[in-house]
Amino acid sequence: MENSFLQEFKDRQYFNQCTNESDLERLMNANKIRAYIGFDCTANSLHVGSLLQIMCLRMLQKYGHQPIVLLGGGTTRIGDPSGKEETRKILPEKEIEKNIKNIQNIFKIFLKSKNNKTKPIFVNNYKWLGKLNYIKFLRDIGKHFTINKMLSFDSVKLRLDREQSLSYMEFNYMILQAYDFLELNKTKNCVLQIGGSDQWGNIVNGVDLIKRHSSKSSYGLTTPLITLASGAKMGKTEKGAIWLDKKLLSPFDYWQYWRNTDDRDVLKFLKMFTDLSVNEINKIANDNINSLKVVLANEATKMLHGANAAFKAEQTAKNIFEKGSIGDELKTIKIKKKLIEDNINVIDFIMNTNFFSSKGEIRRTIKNKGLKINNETVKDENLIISKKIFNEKDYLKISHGKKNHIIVKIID
RNA sequence: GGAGGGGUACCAAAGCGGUCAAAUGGGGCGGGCUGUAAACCCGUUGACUUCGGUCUUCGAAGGUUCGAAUCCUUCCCCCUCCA
Repeated sequence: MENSFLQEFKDRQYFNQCTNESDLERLMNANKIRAYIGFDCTANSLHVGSLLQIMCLRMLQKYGHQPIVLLGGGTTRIGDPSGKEETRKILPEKEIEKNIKNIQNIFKIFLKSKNNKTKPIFVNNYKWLGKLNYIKFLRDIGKHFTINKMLSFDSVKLRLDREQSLSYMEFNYMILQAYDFLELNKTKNCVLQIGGSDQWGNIVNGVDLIKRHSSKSSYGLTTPLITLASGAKMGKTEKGAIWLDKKLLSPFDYWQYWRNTDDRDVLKFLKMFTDLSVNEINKIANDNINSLKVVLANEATKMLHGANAAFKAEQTAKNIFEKGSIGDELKTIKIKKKLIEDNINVIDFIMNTNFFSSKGEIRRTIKNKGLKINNETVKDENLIISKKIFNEKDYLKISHGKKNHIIVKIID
């Protein structure tokens, strides 16, 4: 079994770089520490792209360390240029505050809060960044940064090399993030910052600043950027981001996302995104790939939406893909009885369900044999929908391709 | 501030007075093969339609013309070079 944080961190392929691995290893074995990860609050929720970071926080708890979750109310007002080709839109302050509240709820699902020694500490850097005094800041903090060095960081260099503009505001981002680390080091005794590999520069700056300003040691640790076997970045699909919020993405769709993982990514994701131990995973590594995908989907969904939701999602998937019947986790649309009594045409009927965005799209789908009603391919776009097609419970299933289904229910 | 180049559909990129709802590639969607995978092959990709057409779209607003993505004017934005 894994016996140290860093060992498991590596076993699960979370490890990318560390500022001083041996010292950090020693420190974390001897003491319980506090470590932080900063999250951007530009969206109303987090998506799968942040999941690895969340898993890191969970692992800190597992080894008795205490995670600090920094919700960047201050830095989000600036916009991190790392890994971005263009200046981001700056959000209105009210929206940022709203985002922070929503995002905080996600952490409350993933992180345990019973144990006082390991429960997450939430901080918002606007609290200290918002009241900085410019002159004082330049004198205390700014003197530790040289422009020469700042220009050498990738986040800056890439922009300059490509001759894309980088505003002075964004240029300051790295100093602010370094200052965050210093602040947390001073007030919360936080000695480690974890982040994605694109944060390396920002993290190193923080470690340096703490050294220069307070003559104390601190550490930085980064995780690799996860790219899918297909080459795409994780977390966003064509249909939209894989949100960690059931209001934005249903547990069934979340389950499906994992179930549809590329073969080549399955073992990696089991290690990264489930609570199964590395040993357990190695034992089942040669099992049928599709059953592994189900394990992955179940474990991942359980963690976010609970065991019951994971179970239901699996049942629904079985019903749809193996039995071809209706699953109760499918999205249900209610439709007025009157509509059916008027001998409505398929196309108009489906338009009423908002399942498609235009009649042309429905026609095209019919033409391409992609539309099914109760598992029967619709061949004629003039088909009339009548009550007979509904089952005894007044349900009807509409399918768009193999993976998109909705239930239509008649109401009075 | 001066001199050039450019803004075309989800993205990239052709078109440069009518045959342009706009080539091509990527992406998306659907079908086939399979395993709810990948790869591959095929179809499709503005809206509405009584399937004859009609309407909206090529940075924005005006104008010329029977007719404009294409020509002219003004404005906005981006890029390159110079100061």
